[in-house]
Amino acid sequence: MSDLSRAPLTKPSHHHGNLRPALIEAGLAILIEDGLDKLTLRRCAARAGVSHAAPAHHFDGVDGLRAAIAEEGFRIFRNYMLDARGNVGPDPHERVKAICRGYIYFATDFPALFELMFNIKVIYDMVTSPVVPDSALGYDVLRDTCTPFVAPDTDPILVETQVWSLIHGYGTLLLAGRFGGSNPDAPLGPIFDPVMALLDQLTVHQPGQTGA
Amino acid sequence: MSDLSRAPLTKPSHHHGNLRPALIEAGLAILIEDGLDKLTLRRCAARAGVSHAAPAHHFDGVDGLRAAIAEEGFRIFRNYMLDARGNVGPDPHERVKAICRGYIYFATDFPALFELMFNIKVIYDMVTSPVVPDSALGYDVLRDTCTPFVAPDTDPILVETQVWSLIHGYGTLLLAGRFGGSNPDAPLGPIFDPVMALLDQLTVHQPGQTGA
DNA sequence: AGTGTAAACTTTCCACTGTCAAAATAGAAA
DNA sequence: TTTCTATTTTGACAGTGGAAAGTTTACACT
Repeated sequence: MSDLSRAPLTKPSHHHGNLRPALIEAGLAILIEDGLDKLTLRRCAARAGVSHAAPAHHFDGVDGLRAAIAEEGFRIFRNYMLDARGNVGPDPHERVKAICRGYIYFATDFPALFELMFNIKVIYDMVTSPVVPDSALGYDVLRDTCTPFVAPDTDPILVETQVWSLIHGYGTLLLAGRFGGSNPDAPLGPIFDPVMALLDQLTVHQPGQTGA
Repeated sequence: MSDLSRAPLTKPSHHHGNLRPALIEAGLAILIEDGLDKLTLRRCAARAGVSHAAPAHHFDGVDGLRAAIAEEGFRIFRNYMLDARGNVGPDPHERVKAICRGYIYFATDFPALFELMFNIKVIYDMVTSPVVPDSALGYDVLRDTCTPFVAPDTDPILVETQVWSLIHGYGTLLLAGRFGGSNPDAPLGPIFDPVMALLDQLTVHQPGQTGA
């Protein structure tokens, strides 16, 4: 957490000062280095150099800690999709496939974090919470990218769900090892392109967006 | 486990006799009644009326217990798809959508079991194990149902992955509450049909199968 | 019958976990 | 300084998975 500009946003409290982001940072590091099953309140506390009960106070239990880490994960996740989309032209199909690539790059770069984020209980709480905006889930990126394919007088959620389902299911299969072990030469898996070709069937109904 | 015909298959050992299937049964009941986080070696043992170390001995730890329960879950899962497919005609598109319905019916009937089965660690071990056949995962049903759509000179895994990804992603979203709370009138969710319409784009290349 | 062996299961113990209540601490406010 | 409040620590508790050792049972062999 070298972003000092964010520090003043939270009260610069006494003892440790900004323990909350430090704990999230510690949790992310544990996820990346040790895996999901090693993410515990006590290990998180130890890594941040505080007592074992400190994280429970800040996040109201282990579920709260996991939710907070997932929230941070979704920020990274969203940036992965935005970055990938920023590297392609205005063609709507190109843009959809780009966010799919970003999706899978994130999943393979942070498998344990990905698993945490899409744990049914964690994602359920975020999805059904009235205070968590779509942007906190990266869903706004999906929505924007899908608008060209929304047929007149249909709910945008249809196309969005088609795209999201396909890419999320693919990511699950990939992490599950269905396509063999991970290969650095093909981080997206050996059949990403032909599978995503199903999205070529989507029909463009509205002019493509050129925004970032 | 009132199926006495299965008893002779395993050695009718002394103490409890057939404790292994009894423990799996207990685990399934716990999953259904209490949820995934309540599935522990000790609760499972208590429910089966044995000491807490008994399941650890039979399944070589909690991971083994979970794997065994998942395996049983996949049998039920496979039957759900077969049952759904048995209720439609020979049209290939009808058949694909039928197994998708079975897939989602299973997910909503047994959400905790579904979550266990598709836990990355559990499914990874099954998928990469050389001793677990595709039929134990229900994948054979998917393969058979997808064969009419396999284009000449292409790997069947492409179509299979497209279908599986779409339906699994949809199931995840549904359980995550993305489409609102569960509605007994629409157990498949409110947009199942229009989302699955993406599969109408698949082209039939081979004559449809009429087998069950 | 008696013995030995292997397997199933129990008992006991340990390290680790999340949660809770109470105490200590630090900074702000008076 | 004194008081107040939020932060953090300490200590305890029940529950967890796992390992080790002991007990019971079934069975094969003499």
